[in-house]
Amino acid sequence: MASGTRERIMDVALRLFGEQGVAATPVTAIESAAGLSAGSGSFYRHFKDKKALLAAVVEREMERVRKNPAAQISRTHGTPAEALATQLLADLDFLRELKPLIAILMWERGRAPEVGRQVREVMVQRGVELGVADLLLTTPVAPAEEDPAAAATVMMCAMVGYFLNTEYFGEAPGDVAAGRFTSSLARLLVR
Amino acid sequence: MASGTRERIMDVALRLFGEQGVAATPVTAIESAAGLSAGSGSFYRHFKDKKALLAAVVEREMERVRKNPAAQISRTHGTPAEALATQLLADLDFLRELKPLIAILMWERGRAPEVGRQVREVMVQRGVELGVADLLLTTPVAPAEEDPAAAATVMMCAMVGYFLNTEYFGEAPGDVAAGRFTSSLARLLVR
DNA sequence: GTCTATATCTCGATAGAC
DNA sequence: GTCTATCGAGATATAGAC
Repeated sequence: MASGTRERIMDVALRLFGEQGVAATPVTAIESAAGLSAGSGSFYRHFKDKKALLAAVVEREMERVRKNPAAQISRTHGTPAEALATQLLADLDFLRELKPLIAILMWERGRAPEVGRQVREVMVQRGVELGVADLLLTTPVAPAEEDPAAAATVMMCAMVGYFLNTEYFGEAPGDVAAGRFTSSLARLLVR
Repeated sequence: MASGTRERIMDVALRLFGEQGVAATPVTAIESAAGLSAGSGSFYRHFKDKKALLAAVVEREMERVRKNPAAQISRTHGTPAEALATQLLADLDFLRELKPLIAILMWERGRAPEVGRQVREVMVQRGVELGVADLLLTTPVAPAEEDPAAAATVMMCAMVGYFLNTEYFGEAPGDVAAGRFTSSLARLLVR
């Protein structure tokens, strides 16, 4: 159990940073939540300071997401619209995996620009940014849209907008569930 | 010039709160930016405390947006898709007007729930949330989409996603400009 | 590795002179 | 209305015993 403490600190820090931001999370609260005595400097036996903890947490989370095997391009069943809808649903799950990182990014935007860069990096790696756009652009059914690149942007923005709305600003707009949302979006895009 | 100071304080507070958040903006920084001596309590001759300043800033901004005459439903020129695109472009401008408020909302989400309520209130008043959805649902051209409510959600999410991407997370995804974005979105929706 | 204790700093807020 | 000066709370980080 010796250095399981370091992992526990990172676990609670990820949660607290995402919930209330780095600046608003005192080291004492992290110690407390990790089962250490609040106010004891025990935290500092594991991390140089709070900045180092943030960097370690972001790095560990990026690594976890990178290695996660899910979200390969799914076998396309049914109509092209259905296949795209399935893929989009999987991408929403991927965004949910990124939620703690994205939350930290939203808090630290401006104060820690490198966090933003890292989040973009992992998103690109996992293909949400361009892979899905490619899927749309190379789908067997011609989109019948005169500006496919703009349509791809619409798709990405709709996905990000839906994700942020549901995860950060309360319920889904119009109470539209995820499956219904992705189906509708897919139909609009490939028809 | 006597109490122009109060206005100057609110001006700089709106900017600083939006840029770095309320908690991360010391009263001393506000005093400094407002031309007062940092560390002097001069701020407190104008506001009871920082919380009162936040409330006053949000209230003044809401009032300003409410009274702004723009963004009436525009006369519909051209095809229904073009009319909708025009309306969406105007709505993007409206979101830009709200930018400082939305920035504060993103920072204070969780710590100041009433800010979220107020932002939603002014958005509903100005019809972005439901008015535009109505525009879509009642547009002369039947959307040919089997689930119009879901399509309206897609529209709203795409708008919010585009706005947040461009204003908060750097450049527009795919370098698609606003007019091109709203045109593509409108074509997808009403065709 | 964790604890108690503490030095140091920053920030919010007040007192009182001008 | 603005200033200098300061108090007190809460946070970062360190020292040293166990």
